Amino acid sequence: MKHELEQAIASACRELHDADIPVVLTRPDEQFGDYATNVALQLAGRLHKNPREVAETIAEKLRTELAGRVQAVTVAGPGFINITLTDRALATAAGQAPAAKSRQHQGQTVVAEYSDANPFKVLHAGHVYTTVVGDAIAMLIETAGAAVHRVNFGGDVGLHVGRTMWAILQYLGGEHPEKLADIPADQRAEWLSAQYVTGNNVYEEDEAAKADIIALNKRVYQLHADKDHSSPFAQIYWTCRQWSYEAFDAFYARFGTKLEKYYPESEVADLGLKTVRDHIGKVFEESDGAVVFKGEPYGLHTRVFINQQGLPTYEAKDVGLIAKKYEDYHFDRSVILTDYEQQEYMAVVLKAIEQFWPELARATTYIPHSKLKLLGGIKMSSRKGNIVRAIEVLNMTAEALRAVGRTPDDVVVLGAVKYAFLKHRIGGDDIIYDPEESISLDGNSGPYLQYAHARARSILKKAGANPAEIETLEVGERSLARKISEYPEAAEKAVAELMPHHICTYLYELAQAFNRFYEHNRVIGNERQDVRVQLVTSYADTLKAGLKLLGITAPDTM
RNA sequence: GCCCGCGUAGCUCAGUGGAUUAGAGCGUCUGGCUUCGGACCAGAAGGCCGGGGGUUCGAAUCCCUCCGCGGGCACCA
Repeated sequence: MKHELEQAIASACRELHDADIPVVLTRPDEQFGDYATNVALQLAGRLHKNPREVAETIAEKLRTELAGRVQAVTVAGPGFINITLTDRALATAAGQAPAAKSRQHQGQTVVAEYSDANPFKVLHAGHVYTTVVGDAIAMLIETAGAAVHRVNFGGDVGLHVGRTMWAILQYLGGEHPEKLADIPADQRAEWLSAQYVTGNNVYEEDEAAKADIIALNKRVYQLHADKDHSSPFAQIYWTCRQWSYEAFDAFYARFGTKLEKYYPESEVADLGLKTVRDHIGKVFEESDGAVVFKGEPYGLHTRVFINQQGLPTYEAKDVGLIAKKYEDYHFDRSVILTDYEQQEYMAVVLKAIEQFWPELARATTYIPHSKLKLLGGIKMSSRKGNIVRAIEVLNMTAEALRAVGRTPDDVVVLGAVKYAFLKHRIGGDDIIYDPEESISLDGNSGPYLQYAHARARSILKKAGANPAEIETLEVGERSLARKISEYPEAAEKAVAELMPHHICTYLYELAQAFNRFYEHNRVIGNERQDVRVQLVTSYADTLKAGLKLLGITAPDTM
């Protein structure tokens, strides 16, 4: 319906005023109508005419063109054109709303990289945030018609591995892979995290250990170069790397998502190294024994791609990664999500890549996101021991539910966590997560929407279905139908901007609209039961579809 | 120092060029209803949209400038 209106307005502008202008339809205050446009204000400036007069000519034309579908076309304020649909047209739009799908990515292949957990490191609260947001973005693109491949990039080589390996060797009392068998399967993730923290602290405090760690780091690179899977050192390394990936799989599964591929640094390092070397002199240059890209001409800064020891830094690995992703998927678009600390790092890497692979740089969308802070402003860093682990975020939320006398289950816990993260605009100020607020049963929360859905389903279950053709709507019914009909627009906007929070804002408004309706309009037993059941069905379906886009389950009972 | 991001109600956040009155939630206060699952509804108080200047018929939104907070600025990611 929206599209149809836009076309009618555009052609009216063309025929009456010989002007081609982009038509933007907005949703005005309900008192003004269902749709509004400011084309007359734009045209008036260009034609040096009175905006209200211009608006009146367009409105008159729309009244005849759209007869039967619009109830009123009026001119208001400085020259807005307000359009009110007929009840039947509005009811139809509401009925179609839940099934609406964007086509913005129709037929595309998209690679979405997010979460980026590192093997030999611990999953912290920040990973929960990037996983939830990344998955929501992946789903937005997926529902808009793309084949989405979710991938992860993590460091299985590099200093942090040296640190963890150092602690592992200490624990095992040397290179004794057989002793790994003593660690129970269900404690592996835990144990690995502890080794990471130990190695990390030692690196900061003990010079001798620091030297050992640097040597171990080189050994790990060598082990990849030699494709060594059999030496005792190699056995320990590969086993522990595998344990890390298993831990990630379990974690993502709990969130209802699956990362299709873990790109380890070791698989992209060589390609990155080679690519950077191939462009020395043209794109990169040598400086102090390292290979760098000078960003200053582009308003950026200089970064090292190959260090003095000849090893690739993350910069070079990101170069290899983009090539590998393209080789694997031939993507139309590559979306990369990281926190904003890496924003300028990414800008430099993408600028360097643009110099030799312009089409890959252009096909890349980088999204910097905010960082997560728990209430109280604890800063999370896995470098130190004082991290908040990923699992703790879920435990805290479950605890908050218990505190209000509810038995925590993952549907509600994850609904609460996901919604609390997703309702904020991506990339704004840091996200403050308050577990108590997230499970709050009233207010703008995941569980509130889940409950709203369950309640509507309960009504429908009692009423039974009896499809009706809706001809007219009473005032309360009309408000609800109007809100339901806005869903496709909210989803479209979320897809266009890759901003899931638009869905949250909309769904909450929708639930409020329903509660207002529900307060004064009985469904079961009312003479308009059939019409109202129809509306409640559309409402519940829309709520469910919207929550699904966010990765949140909408249970029928709770 | 240079570059980037952010600054909206006591708190947590939407709104990023349009409509007399800048919106929600939480918290505070007042009233209603006890249901079709009240995890509700109606209302009040609370904002010079960080300060100042400019562009525009119109600015929380765009531009300039200052202040505050956060981040980045070569071999960590």
